[in-house]
Order: sequence, then C-alpha cells, then structure tokens
Amino acid sequence: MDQAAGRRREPTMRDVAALAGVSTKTVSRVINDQPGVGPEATERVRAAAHTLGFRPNLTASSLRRSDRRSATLGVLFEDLSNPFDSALLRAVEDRARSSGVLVLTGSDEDDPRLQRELLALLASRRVDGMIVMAVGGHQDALQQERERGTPMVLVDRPPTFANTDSVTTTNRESTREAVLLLASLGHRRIGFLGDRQALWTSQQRYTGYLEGLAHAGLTLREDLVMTDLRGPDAAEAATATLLDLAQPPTALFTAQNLLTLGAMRTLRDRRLHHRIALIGFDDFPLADMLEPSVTVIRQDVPAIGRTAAELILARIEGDQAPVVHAVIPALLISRGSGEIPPQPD
Amino acid sequence: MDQAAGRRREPTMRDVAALAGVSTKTVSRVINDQPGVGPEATERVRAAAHTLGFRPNLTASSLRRSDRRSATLGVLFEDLSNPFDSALLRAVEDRARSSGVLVLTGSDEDDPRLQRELLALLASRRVDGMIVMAVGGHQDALQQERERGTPMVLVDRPPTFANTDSVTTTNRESTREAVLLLASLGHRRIGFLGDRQALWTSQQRYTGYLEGLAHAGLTLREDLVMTDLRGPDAAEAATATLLDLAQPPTALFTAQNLLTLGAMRTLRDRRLHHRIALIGFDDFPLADMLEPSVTVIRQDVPAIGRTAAELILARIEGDQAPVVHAVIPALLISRGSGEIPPQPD
DNA sequence: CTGAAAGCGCTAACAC
DNA sequence: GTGTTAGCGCTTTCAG
Repeated sequence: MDQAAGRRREPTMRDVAALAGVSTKTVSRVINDQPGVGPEATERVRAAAHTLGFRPNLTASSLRRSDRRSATLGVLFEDLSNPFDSALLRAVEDRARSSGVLVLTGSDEDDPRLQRELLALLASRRVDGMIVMAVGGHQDALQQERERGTPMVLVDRPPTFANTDSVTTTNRESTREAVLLLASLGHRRIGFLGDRQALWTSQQRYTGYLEGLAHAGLTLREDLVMTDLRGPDAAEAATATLLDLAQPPTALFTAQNLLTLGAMRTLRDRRLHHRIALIGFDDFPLADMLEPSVTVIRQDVPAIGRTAAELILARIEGDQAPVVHAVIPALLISRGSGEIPPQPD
Repeated sequence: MDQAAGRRREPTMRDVAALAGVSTKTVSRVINDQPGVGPEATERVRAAAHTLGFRPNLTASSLRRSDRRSATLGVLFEDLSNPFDSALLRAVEDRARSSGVLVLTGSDEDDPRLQRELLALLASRRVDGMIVMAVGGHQDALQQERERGTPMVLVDRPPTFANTDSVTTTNRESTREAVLLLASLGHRRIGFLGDRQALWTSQQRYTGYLEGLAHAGLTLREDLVMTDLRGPDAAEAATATLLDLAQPPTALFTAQNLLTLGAMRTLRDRRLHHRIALIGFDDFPLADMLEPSVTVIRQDVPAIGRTAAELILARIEGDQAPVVHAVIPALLISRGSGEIPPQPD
C-alpha cells in the first residue's frame, strides 16, 4: 500500500456495468434508486458494486445532472477558532448533514481581500450556496457573488445590499436591557467598551447603550465610551483609562466577548472586580466559574446556525419566498457581576 | 435577481473562446498559465474572460485532469465546537489555503457509525486526502478508507493499522513531568481523573501518571484513580468521591480539559481550591483568569495542525518517504494551582 | 503557437 | 425494463 502516489483508480459505473453484464445507465438507475430496473438486474448490479467497492463520483454526477447540485455548502466566517464561530459552524454542519450536505469552510479574518479570495475558491468548487459573515466595511465582494446568482445567507450581520437573507440577534434590544438593569441598580456612570465601529453589530450595541441611557434618564458622558477596540489587550488598556478618570464608571458594559475578558483582567488587577459591575455581550466558556461569575448576554448560537442552514437549503431547493431577515432573541444571563450595586467611594 | 431558482448559468470556456475568437484549448492554456499562447491571443482571452465574469469550474477540471486533484482536503474531527478541535481546524485551514486548498469538514462525535458515514460523504466528493481524529475503539472504517489508497493523516491519536502518518503530542512524558512536579512539592497522595480508557490519549496519560509515581518513589493507590469519566459532571462527582476518602488526595491530576473544569467546580464548592493542588492536561481559555490560575499541560495545537497539513499535502504531491509519526512536545504552564504544597490537616 | 478530436464519470433524453 | 447516444466543462493528445 502506497502512501499516496499510485493511488488506486476508483472503480466506475462502467466497471460495475461490465461485471454485472448491464449498461452503465442501468447501474446509474440502481445506484440512484430510480425505478425501471428489474429485481434480478438490480441484484446483480448491487453485488457487482459491492465486490468492486464502487462509490459514486459525486463530482462527475453533479457536472452532468440537470440540477447541478454538489450537495456542498460554503461557510465563510471571520475566525473558526473563535468559540462563537465554531459553535455556529457546528450548528450549520449538523443541520446540513441531516440532508446529506457537507460544508466547505474558510476563515477570512475580517479581511476584505481574504474574503474575496475565499469566495472565489468556494465558487470555483461550485458550492450550492454560502453562509457568510460579512466583513466590516464594504460588502462589494459579497454583493457581486450574490448578483451572480449564488444563493447566500448572511449571519451575525445583515447585508447592505438587496434580496439576501440574513440571521442576526437582538443586539440593540438586549444591550438596552442590560444598561437598564445596571441603571435600575443605581448606576449613573456606566462605561461602554466597543469593538470596531465599522462592524454593524458594534453599532447596534452602541445604539442599544444610548437607548438604555436615555430610557433611564441618564445623560451620555463621552469620556466613558471607548470604541474601536480590537482584542482583549486593547480592552484592558481602555478599562484602565476609564478607571483613572476623576469620576470613573461604577459599571461597565463590554460589547464583545474578547473585550469582556480584557476588562475583567484590569478589574482583577486593581482588585475592583467585586466593586464595579460588569455585563458583557456574548457568553463564553467558564463565565460562570470566575469570581464573580460574569453576567452576559447570550446569543442562541445553535438556533442561529440552524436557521441559517435551513434558509440556505430551502433557497437551494428553489424556495422563492420574499427575503427573510430572521432575528434570534438573545438572553441576559444574570450571574453576579452585573448585579453589583454602585459602591460608595 | 432571484434568490435561488433560475440561477444564472455560469459562463464556460466555450463562451470565452467564442468571444475571444479562439479555441477552448487556448482559453484553457491562458487560464492555467500554460505556455504556448501568443501575447495577443492571451490578451484577447483575458479580456473576454473578464467581461463575461468567467470563473473556471474546478470540479469539471479535476474530473478530466490526469492528477485528479480537487484541491480539497477532508477534515474529520470529534467535535468542531470543542476549542481544541476548532483551533486545530484553523491551523490546518491556514496551511492548506496557502496552497490554494480548501477544507471540507465534519464532526463525528466519536461515533463509529457517524465516522463511517462522513468518510463516505468525503470520499464521494473525491477529496485529495483526509486529516482524521480516529474514534476510540475500532478503526475499521478508517483502515478500509486508507486501504483504498486515500492519503490520510491521523491527529491526536495514532493509527492501529499500518502505513499511515500521524501527529500526536507527548501525552505520557508531559503527564509524568506534571506528577513529578507535584511529588517534588511533597505531595504523596496524588489523585488521577481520566477520560474513557478506550481512548489512546487516556491510556498514555495514565501510563505517564504511573511512571511519575514510580520515579518519585510513590506507590500507586488504586482508590485515588478514577477513569472512564465523560465530561465535567462525571469529574465533579469523582472529585467529591476522592475528597470524601479517609485519606483524601492533596493533589489532583486531571487528564482532559473538561475533567479539569469539573474538578475545579468541586474544589471551589468545598473551598479547597487554594488548598489542593491541581494540574490539568490541555489548556483552556481563561485558565489564567481563575483563582487560583490553573496550571496545565498545553499542547502546541498550531504546530500539530500545521504539521498534519504539511504531511498530507506532501503525500498528495506523491511523497513516498517512510511513514511518519510526528510527536509535538507539550508544555507545562505553571500558573499557581499546580504549585500549591500539601496542606497540614 | 494553435486547434480538433476524444474522453474523464456520470446522467438526460430518447429509443427499443 | 433496458440500452444507446450525446454531452456536462474541462484537459489530454496529437496534428498541424
């Protein structure tokens, strides 16, 4: 047995047909469970296929078949090693596999160039449809792909172009709810740490923050708002800046899971983690094991993935219903860090 | 623009050839950067391809081409939503993409039936090779696939059959090292929590534990060993059992990341997390944020993924070197929980 | 330098 | 019921 080269030629329908003494078309019918083959011939074909170890070549079949299906979906996310992305992939995968569909994946790192390249690689493999997390900024590459007719569903962020389904969550509403919770405990100085403002989710969450302040009758203090933070280190520094203010915040809202980690780190370092309230967007593993346990807004990732998969599969099947923008509710999970009242100095 | 049905026919090389006034073969040469086309014809083809928005159909090309390459890899892991698996996928993906190769994924949940099914789905799409985490127990399906000539690399666990590359880590050696560290601090009763013994990694780590005890001159106490634990809840219960012994352990070694979490939970509940030492196999996000920070053995996941990808890509290229069983060193990360000395009662 | 003919493995559309 | 012919989009082979 060779490791690779001299890879054995896979048996074809011709080989099976020859052994069974029928035509390739008859083999095709048997393999695809199509009617019009006698029980005896069916049996001979089955036996021949089995002895040869025949396995249909899906790529050849999809080339010829009229529907052109490859039974393969493209999934293009920001970073598949991020727990949010990988949980989403898993949900998509499960739903797809139950329809015999496999998933071709890629991570575009929120880089438009990379996204365009990966889109092309997926397209050249003729996937039946794509589930994509749009990069921040321009969605040109996506729009072009969509306009070529590729069935597409966006997740996490909606399209900026027409006629394309999406599945998102209640970014604005849930953030507002969190801010209102903090306000109801008596917090009047609530800091906000946000991701890149080019991202739709960041904008939504920031809007929710503003709405929450307004509903609570609090005025926005610009010095308590830090945005365009990339990653935990930036959040760590931003938190330090906020805490060094003459009038520091008594509560923090972090608009993304990595930012929550950074903020926590600084709070711990300063031994303020039991004195300053913290609510974060996006749950993360072990949030319940920290001290204090971290109150978060949890997206229903399995539902988002399942919904996206169901949408794309339906579109591939030819579903012509009007565009769908599904919004899956997120949930505020109270664990402790969000329930800390304002502390006297 | 329709959502799906009536999907536009993609332009073909024939279309491009017609527009450029050349034969399809000339188009093929230009698209594939093959020599033997004049600069003028090349330009005409390029222009035609651009105006039509032509994109090569890789599935048709791979069907006809002599090397049969689909530039696609199959990746079959236990659970892509597990941080270990997804980090591995990401590493594989990055290395593959730099060679223009995409990855078709699947999660088999360590279920032999599912693994067999997914292997068949991958094979019917004629992936060039597979990177697989073998399920515990029999590797029949894998071996059969391998014997058909499919290039294959196993990760995390080695093959039980011949002639197949693998990439694993220093399970035994690193565990031994951890146990020796605990012993050097004066611990004489070191508990062991292990995953299913059917898994090769579990066996290796248990062997390392035994070696560590032996090297330290400690005798094995069977009542301190709990194996075949599936998931954090089982570990939680097992830890409670150990702590209830007349002579409870003063240190614990947990042989898998989920088990570490379970053990920690019980230690916290009993307020023993600062009194009983703990070292876990596999790092996990936030291990450094807990109190105390958790000492772990960290696998070099990016190196494992990259190595596996490089191996499979080389085999696909026809590399005939002898079988490789790469072992990537793991690292003991001291963070605090593993450095707690034995406490007087 | 370029193209015509054949065919990869399979299925559509018809014939028998 | 079953087979024949043609052709999916591309590349091989070989002829000019």
